[in-house]
Amino acid sequence: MTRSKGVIVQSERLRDQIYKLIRDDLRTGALAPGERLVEVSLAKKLGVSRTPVREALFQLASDGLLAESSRGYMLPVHTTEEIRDRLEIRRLLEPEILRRACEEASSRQIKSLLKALEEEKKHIDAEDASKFIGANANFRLVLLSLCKNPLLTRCAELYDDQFQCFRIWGLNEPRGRELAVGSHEKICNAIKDRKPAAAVKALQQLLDRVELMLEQYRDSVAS
Amino acid sequence: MTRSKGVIVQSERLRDQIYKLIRDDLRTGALAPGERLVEVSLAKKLGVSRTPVREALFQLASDGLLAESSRGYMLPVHTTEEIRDRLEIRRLLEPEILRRACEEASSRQIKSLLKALEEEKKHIDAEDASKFIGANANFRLVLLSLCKNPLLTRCAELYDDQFQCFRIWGLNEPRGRELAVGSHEKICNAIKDRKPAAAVKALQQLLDRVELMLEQYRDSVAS
DNA sequence: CAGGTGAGTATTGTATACAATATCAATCAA
DNA sequence: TTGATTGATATTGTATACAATACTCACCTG
Repeated sequence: MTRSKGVIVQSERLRDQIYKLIRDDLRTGALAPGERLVEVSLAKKLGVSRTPVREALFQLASDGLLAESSRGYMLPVHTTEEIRDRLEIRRLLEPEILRRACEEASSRQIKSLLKALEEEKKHIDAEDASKFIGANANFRLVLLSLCKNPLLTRCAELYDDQFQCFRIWGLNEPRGRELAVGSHEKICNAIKDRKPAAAVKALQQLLDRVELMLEQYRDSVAS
Repeated sequence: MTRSKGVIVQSERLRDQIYKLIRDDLRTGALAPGERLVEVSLAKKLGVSRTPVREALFQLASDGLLAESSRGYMLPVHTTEEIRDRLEIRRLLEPEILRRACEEASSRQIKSLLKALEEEKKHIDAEDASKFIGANANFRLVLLSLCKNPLLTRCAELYDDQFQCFRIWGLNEPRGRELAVGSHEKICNAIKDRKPAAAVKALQQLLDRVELMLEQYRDSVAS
């Protein structure tokens, strides 16, 4: 049992490591929408057997992060309707997280949120889009973890990640990045000042703008 | 490959069938909180190999419906805090489903909702608690499916089912059943009359009452 | 040239074998 | 009697083998 890289160790269950690995790749845009994920290829690349790979893929699919094709899994390419459904769930969950964040976030957590925002700003003009996308993913991760209901955090992360195929499309354009960073800035400030109403308002404006972009997305996918 | 009963067929993927089978058992209370689920035993009982059983259990666990112990899976026995977390998520999702149900539900769907309610009423005094619990599970399933966002339905079902260990405790007492049926009746009527505000109010009252019962639950678990 | 047909191939679904490890019980010493 | 130690056992984690199936593409026929 030879392992190619140091990424895979034996101490943790292989399937969990592989799950995290792939999910991270999804978040940072290392995998492109529409791409196929094949058990054997992945197993070979990671130097493990099919079994743990299979289980990791299976979990990702049941999390809604991979689409099941007639033959294996692929990165989903959602329709506008599917994205709208996800957006609706985000509208239910994320405002509550922000409200609670304003109450519950420690100053240490807020500091790391601001740091994540800075990191995002730093890469806003990077010619390598994946840099920004990675920083953006990290910011959202920190943001959603600010409430003390771990279940709510996990749930919101899920639907946030299910957004990825649309997000990658949106963040490729400078306009999309500016929208993201601008909104994140407002949200950060509101949380820093412990102003739940302001935070929620900024979030809702962001989601409204995102929803408007769906029309353009529809056209671009149709082509 | 001999199969014991006619429950398992070959046309559908075994793991999916097993998943549904166990999830149904969870919903109807056929499995008791704290009970262990062992791969080999299940596999033997169903007449299949460990692999599909394993994958089904794995998915149930990642859905939060089974707890992972140091050695396999078991039915979760949640603490009051964990239940409160789940309740909070239900408070975010389910009101929206009811609102949308008032707009979107077809008269056919409403009819089947009323039928599910009647079924629940019928078993309210059954000495066999599982009859009522089954009818109750069915009612909730129908109710949550009344909105046209399938993702939202699925998500709500999940957190609703994660409630099971507390629900079974609550529905054993006549008081709990009366609360459930009474609330369901109000909700049904509101939906029938297309009155979203009334439906949401009835639901919130139910959830408030449930939250109050948590204290008693804590004591009963502690003993 | 269009369209169907079939063999070959790629890929998943299930079964089983083997390895690793946590749990349990019995034994022994203090 | 109690606590630690250790061996047996139960159970999962991973690897691999085999079966089933859907896809590809070349070939043949009209």
